[in-house]
Amino acid sequence: MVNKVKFERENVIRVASHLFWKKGFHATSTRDLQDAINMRPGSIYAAFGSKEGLYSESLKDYTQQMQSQIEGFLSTSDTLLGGLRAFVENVVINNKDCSPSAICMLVKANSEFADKDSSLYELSLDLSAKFESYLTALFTQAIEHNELSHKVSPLEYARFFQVQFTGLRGYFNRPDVAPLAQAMINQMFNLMKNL
Amino acid sequence: MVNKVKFERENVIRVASHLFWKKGFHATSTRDLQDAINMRPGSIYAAFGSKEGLYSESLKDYTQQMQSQIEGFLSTSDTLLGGLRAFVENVVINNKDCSPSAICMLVKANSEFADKDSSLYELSLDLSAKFESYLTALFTQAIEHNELSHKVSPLEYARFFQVQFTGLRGYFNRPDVAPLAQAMINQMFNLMKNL
DNA sequence: TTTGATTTTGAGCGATCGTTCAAGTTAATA
DNA sequence: TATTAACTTGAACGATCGCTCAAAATCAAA
Repeated sequence: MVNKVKFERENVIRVASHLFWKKGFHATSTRDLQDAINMRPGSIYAAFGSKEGLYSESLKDYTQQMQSQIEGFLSTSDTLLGGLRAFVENVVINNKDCSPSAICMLVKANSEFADKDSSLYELSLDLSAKFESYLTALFTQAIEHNELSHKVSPLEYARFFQVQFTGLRGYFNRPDVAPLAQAMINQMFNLMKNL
Repeated sequence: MVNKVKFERENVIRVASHLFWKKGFHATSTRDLQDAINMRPGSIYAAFGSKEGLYSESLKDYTQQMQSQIEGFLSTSDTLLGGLRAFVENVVINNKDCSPSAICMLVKANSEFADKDSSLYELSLDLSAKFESYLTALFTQAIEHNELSHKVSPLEYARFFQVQFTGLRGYFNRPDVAPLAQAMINQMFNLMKNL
């Protein structure tokens, strides 16, 4: 049963990812991880090599999950912008309970690993760059479909999206401002259409 | 010499603040702090009570410093918006060398303390709210001086500023995109004027 | 110069950290 | 059923953590 092993590995990574996302790398102990994923140290180290190794797999899985989520919203939406908007609304507004943090795990990772030579810092840069490429491809399509102006490049849209999205998620990590979320998402997409 | 004691205390807090800002709370050990501020454990604990106590003082000092910086730019600028812009440019563009991180220490704090009952999490919320009030007061003046439209409330401008500023700082924590900073700051202020 | 209050020192405490590995368990093959 | 290779277990290692406190150093007042 090759698939069964893979499934359980992915499941373990997903649980670890949520814990790392919530608490951060340094505040998550290997004992925390043992309890969360129900594995003993020997098994964890046989499977992932180190705490860093497990975090690395977790961060990769996080970005993949995020892209899968976007794909899901795109497939049930008439327009690319509608799908993107549904994704943003889901992350910022609806996900309060099941999501460990409003803040993107990539942003957390990028801010947590101050040492620029750290391999986890470099991983966070690499995954961020790849996500920007993914967004750029999406906006290329959106422009081709005349959902957005030809006068702004796909990359500029991608950068704008990232800045707005990161800013909003940071702002709505504060619990008290939640009622404002929808209005500010509307503002974000209105601004993007009129860039 | 009452003042001398106070000066050294503030100096110590400033150094600690830079270390905490760079590495985060959990990744900064008390040994790191001892070396950085040149104090032995007994003195540190006599002065600040705990690692949390020193962090708390550091975070308060950080926000105060940020507001002082804004005041400085405002005092050498003809307009409020010009002062704010100079401040943003300084943080995002010029501060690469002397600043421990592009990302705001308040945002880092807010994202690092996942436990909502943590006193440091609550402190980060409290200081963020106070900074928003400070910005709101600034934008109230800017509207009165006809630098911005009366049709948008000062609080809305403050929120917009915070989201943009946080988003930009997160984006420019990546080293490779630095050349784009000025253009994106221009965009931010153009968008704000046309809200 | 002596006194006494205050501050500084750093060895070292118990707890917890990331990690290892010998021993035990499991499951497929012969 | 016996064999064997792969996986799991958890006690325990050395390092480091946040922090304490008795002893030494400091300095203003007497």
